Amino acid sequence: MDEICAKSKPRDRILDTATELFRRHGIRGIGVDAIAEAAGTNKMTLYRHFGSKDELIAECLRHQAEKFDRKWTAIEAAGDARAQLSAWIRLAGDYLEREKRGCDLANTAVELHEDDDHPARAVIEAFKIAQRDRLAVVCRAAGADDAELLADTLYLMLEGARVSRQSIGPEGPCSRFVKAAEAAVRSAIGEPRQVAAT
Amino acid sequence: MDEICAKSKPRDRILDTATELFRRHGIRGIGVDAIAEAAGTNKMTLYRHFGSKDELIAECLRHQAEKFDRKWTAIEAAGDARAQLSAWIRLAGDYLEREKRGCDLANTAVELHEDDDHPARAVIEAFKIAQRDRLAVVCRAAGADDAELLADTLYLMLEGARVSRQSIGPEGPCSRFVKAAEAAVRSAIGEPRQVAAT
DNA sequence: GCGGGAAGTTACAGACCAGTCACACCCACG
DNA sequence: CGTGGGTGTGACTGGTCTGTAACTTCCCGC
Repeated sequence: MDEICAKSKPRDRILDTATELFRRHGIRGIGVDAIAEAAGTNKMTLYRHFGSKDELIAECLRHQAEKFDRKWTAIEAAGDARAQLSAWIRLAGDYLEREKRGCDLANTAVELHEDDDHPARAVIEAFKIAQRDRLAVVCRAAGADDAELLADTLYLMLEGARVSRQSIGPEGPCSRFVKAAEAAVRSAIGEPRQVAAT
Repeated sequence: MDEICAKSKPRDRILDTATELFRRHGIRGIGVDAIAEAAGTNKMTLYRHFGSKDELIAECLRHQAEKFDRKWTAIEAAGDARAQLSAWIRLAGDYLEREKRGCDLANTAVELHEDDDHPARAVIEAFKIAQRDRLAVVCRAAGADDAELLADTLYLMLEGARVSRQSIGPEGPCSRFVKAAEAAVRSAIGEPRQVAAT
């Protein structure tokens, strides 16, 4: 963990290292000095690239949001809208099995508490709204009776699964997310024409 | 907010004040000194009653868990199992409208991050498992085709709604929780014999 | 009224933190 | 060669935090 990639530029190393350490220790649980050192650089360079710790946090989340956005290309390649819904569920399930911590953006929103002016706030809100709306578009295209309702249901279940993994652990309800989400889709639309999940 | 109740004993005032301040600022966002002062007492008295800040946090959550447990008596008074499910949803919806912050126990789990030895961990895990299992019992009694699946679905949706309120705000998907949860119950069981919700 | 335990007061230790400054360095490009 | 921009270094300010110690004061039951 000393250096994510020795040859990359300091700015990129700081961004990657900070993302990793914020995830592990929380934005209040790690200091800028420790981030800079872990990134194989120093505090001054960090402050020259990002004006403050809060700006660094916001930039990390922007980076994460873009990474999530790119996953939609894989979903859109899954076939028709009904298959895309199954692909979305499968990808979310994979994420739940892989990542011990939940969504960095949601976790940061929790850690921010009453701090409404934090630069990360706008990033989180915009990203979360976009994710839900993108899901709603697929639900509509898949012919759900009430696409908005199905999108809300799936969105809430995923958010819940990610936070539940942190309170109960991986054996709890979050391990049944895929099954529950598929059931919700089936009851709103019906079976997919060609089975997408194994 | 200076003193929650001037005449109560210091221990109770500290507990109530700490619960309130932890909710507002997060467990890392408020110091024991500020808690003691807001409770109309001092740090020494706080440390004499609770051995450490971590123990105080755990005790606050234990307190909160008992408060939630007591709400089940109202749910059980709502009638048969199907009516109890609607009562559970209505109560959760009220909670979402009333409380700006989500569940203190889940939020603390997020704030704890990799700290697996924290005394609050056991409290959170036991409480969350108990809540889900209690919900599953009602789902089974209400005659759900797959009671475990319905319990997971409702539990995940509520957890998601509470965390979503903190990232998107009260206008987002969390405002449609009641509608989505009722739809999930209807699709798993059917209409209640006597309408419980207005 | 008086004794004892609970509560308040003040000060302190030791650690951590965000952010700034002055200065030295290094390397690529002209 | 040399110069300038990006980078490294260490020290520093001023603040916050948990937890402890020694001492005083208050109040309730007897």
